Amino acid sequence: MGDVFKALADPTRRAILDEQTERDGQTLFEICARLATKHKMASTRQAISQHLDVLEEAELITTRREGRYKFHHLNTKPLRHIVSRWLLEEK
Amino acid sequence: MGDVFKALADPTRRAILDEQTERDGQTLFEICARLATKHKMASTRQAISQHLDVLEEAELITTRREGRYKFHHLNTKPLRHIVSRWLLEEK
DNA sequence: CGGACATGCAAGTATTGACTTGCCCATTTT
DNA sequence: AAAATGGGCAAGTCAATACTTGCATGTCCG
Repeated sequence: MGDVFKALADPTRRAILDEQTERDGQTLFEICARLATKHKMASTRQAISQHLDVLEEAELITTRREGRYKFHHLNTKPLRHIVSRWLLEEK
Repeated sequence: MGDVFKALADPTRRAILDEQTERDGQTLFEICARLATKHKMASTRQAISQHLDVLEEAELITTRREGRYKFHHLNTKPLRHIVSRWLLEEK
C-alpha cells in the first residue's frame, strides 16, 4: 500500500481531491478539464493519470471501470489516521 | 509559510512529531537520542536539525530559546485544516 | 469493419528533496 | 581564558519524484 502522506504532498493531487469532494465519480478527462478551468492547473492527461495512480495506491480514491470509462471516487478513510495520530485531544 | 503536507511527507519528520507528542519541549540532542533508541532511526544531528526547520516552517512545531538550549514544542493547529478540507462530513 | 475516443505503458529528462561534510558561532563550565 | 557543549550555515552528493514523449490497447459508434 502506498504512503498516504506522500500522496498528499503534491498540490496537484490535493486539488484532485478537492475536485472529487465537489463532484464525485469523475473520469480522467473530466478531472483534466475541471483542473484546468476551475483550479488553473494546466497539467497533461498523462501527468494527472500518474497522480491518480498515486492516490489510488494510497487508497484515497477508488476506481470503477465501465466500458471505456473509468470513474474515480473519493475515499477519506485513510485521512482519519492522521487525526487519530496527533489530534486525539480535540479541544 | 511552509507546506504542512510536504512537511508530513517524510517518515522521520512524522516520528519527530510522534516523539513530541509523547514528550513535549525537547532539545535537538534529546530528539536525536530518542529517535535512535525508541524509533530505531539513526539520523545525524544535522539531518534532524534540517527536519526540524521544515517542521517549524510548516508551523507544526514552535521553538523557544533559552541560553544555549532550544526547546521544541508541538503545534497541531495546522493539522486541523486537513480535517476541515476533506473530512467535514463525518459519519 | 474502421475510426474516434478513453485510457494505459514505458523510457527519458529534470527538478526536488534528504543527507552528508566541514566549518563556524554562542553559551556554559572548569 | 580555555575547553566542552548545544546549535547553525552552506555547498555538494545522491536518490526520489514530477513531468514529458511516443506508442499501444481496448471500447464504442457510424
